[in-house]
Amino acid sequence: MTIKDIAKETGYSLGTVSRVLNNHPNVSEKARKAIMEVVDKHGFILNVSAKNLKQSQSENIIIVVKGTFNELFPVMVQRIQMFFRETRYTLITEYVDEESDEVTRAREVCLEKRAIGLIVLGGNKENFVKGFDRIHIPTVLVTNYAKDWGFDNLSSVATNDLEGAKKAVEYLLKMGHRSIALVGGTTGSDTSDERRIGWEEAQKKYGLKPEEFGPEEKGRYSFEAGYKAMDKILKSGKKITAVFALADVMAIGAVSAISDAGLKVPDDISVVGYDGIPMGAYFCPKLTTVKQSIDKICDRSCEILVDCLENEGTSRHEYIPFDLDLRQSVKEI
Amino acid sequence: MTIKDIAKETGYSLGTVSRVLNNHPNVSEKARKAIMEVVDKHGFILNVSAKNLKQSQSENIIIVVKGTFNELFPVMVQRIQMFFRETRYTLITEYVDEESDEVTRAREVCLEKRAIGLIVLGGNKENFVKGFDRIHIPTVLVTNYAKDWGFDNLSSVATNDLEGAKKAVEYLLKMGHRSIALVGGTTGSDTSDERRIGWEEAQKKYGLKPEEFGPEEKGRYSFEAGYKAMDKILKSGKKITAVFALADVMAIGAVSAISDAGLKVPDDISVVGYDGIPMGAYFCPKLTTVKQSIDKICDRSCEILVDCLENEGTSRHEYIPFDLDLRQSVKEI
DNA sequence: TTGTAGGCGTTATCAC
DNA sequence: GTGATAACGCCTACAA
Repeated sequence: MTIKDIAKETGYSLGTVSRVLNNHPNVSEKARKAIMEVVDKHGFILNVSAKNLKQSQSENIIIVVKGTFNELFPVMVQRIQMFFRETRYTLITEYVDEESDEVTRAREVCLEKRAIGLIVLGGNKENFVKGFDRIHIPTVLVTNYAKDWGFDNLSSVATNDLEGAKKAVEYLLKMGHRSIALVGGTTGSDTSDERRIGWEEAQKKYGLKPEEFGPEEKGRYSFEAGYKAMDKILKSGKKITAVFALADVMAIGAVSAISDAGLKVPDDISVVGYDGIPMGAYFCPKLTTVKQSIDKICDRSCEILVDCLENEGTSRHEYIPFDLDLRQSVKEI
Repeated sequence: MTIKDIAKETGYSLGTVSRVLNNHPNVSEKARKAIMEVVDKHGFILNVSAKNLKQSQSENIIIVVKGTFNELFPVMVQRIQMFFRETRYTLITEYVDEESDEVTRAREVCLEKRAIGLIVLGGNKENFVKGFDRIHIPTVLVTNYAKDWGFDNLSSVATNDLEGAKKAVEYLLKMGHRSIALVGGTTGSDTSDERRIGWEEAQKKYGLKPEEFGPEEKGRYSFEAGYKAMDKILKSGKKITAVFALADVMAIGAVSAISDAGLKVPDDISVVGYDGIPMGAYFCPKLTTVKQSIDKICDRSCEILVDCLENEGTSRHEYIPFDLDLRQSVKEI
């Protein structure tokens, strides 16, 4: 079943059928009705391949997800998919490893799928600076702030990670803590770098000197890494009263390690996380955390992309507000 | 850049270039080399639209996800995407609401995208029986067992939910519990029906009569619903010593409610979950649960689909083994 | 307002 | 082993 068949059946020509199907003007109401009737009757669907071929472009949007360990990403991908559900765009997801160059891969996939838009989850500046000048379609970087990276087809939507972390650590300081361990972060991740700086700045602001900062233990964002990092700190014998974890999943892992060591949260050690995953509110103790508005971040990202695609909107860079969610895992001392 | 350009530049004809690009026989090694060289030099990529148009079929595989509340699904979708990453197939994800007819929607999307394969996460029998006879491409239903549904283009991969639940509840009974509440389940979900039956059968096996079964409280698979359901049971005043939650997220919600009620797990109430989400191992107390092999379920599903697609494999129905993961949330009484 | 025809990039069927 | 050539289904000038 092709538009030719529809044409034959309605008595109209190919051109008219095509115009109707694409909502073009200059079609009589009568023709439109007659044609749509037959289209509906047969459940006819346009052949996208033929259309794309003719127009030499697709309606594909690529989502590149960097790193499969971040537990937030699957939910974000889902949210983005939901956003585009009723649109004419087709979303194609591509996962790249933590260590690979997401920009180079993104370019390949965009070329291959002849994409018209790109969304990147979890990219880092280095790769963008190196290779993004070869990507020319509207792009939104989610979870990073790319204002100063110098690309005018690149937008970004993120939480202000530095401020979020700073606020969290300031809260711990306000509650009397002066030995605040840092758990988490991988080299090459801008996000964790920012959060780490927030941790530093808060301590400085409260008059601590770098040598007085709490111990640090790196790790990727996972329960297991949080557990291990905390375990290491505990076994090091360094005295701490609080922990700032760069992700909720790490915070939960850390609490688990503290608990296994026979200590209690928040009585012996206070813990603050980052992200605001739903689970945190049901954890025991309920996790105090920096809550990112994941849904809003995703929605804004999509809105901006659509605007760039359809209204020739210019690229934008936005911070989405966060909340410090005070719950039960911090004690005043 | 089209194959025409490649032809011109190499001096060979369109046909030869096409043959090289598609690994067809009857091409001299010399021609193959010369052509590939130019292809690589320009980073030429075949126009999939043209190819699909000509062959009047795509290489699209649709994943239909039913219900956006199941926290397992995003991870499963990701796993499936990873499986197909380096293949020629393009995955397209479609989310449908809990209440809608996933089969009808699946059919629409398959038609629209001219898909050659279909994967359904979380469908239920009723809709399949009603509408699946209109879908003719190889399909794999994940998380349900569809052997007796009578479709020969439908495969399925699942955990034996009845047995899993039964084993979990038997364990509670073995530990001395005789009043075991059931938390969770939505009407119309085959999966939760099966798990519920397992709960019943185990109790029967231990000589309990239906009127002696613990209280039940329905709810969808979420932290919040688990919390609310547990809260309701607690407030009902019914005496229970254990809870079987139909999903780990509900179990965690339930523990949270128990904890908020001033009770302790497992000292006052024992809890068993279902699923084996990573989080369970880091929860306090560590959650005893029926661990499904999510990764294996996904991988087998993909393997079966590929086999049906490429080797004309026949449809199959498989149960993937589960494990009862004994941790800390159950006490012997 | 409607019809006609050319071409988008590829594959497949011939003939050579 | 290779080269022409005719589709595949659609869109879009352009003509009527």
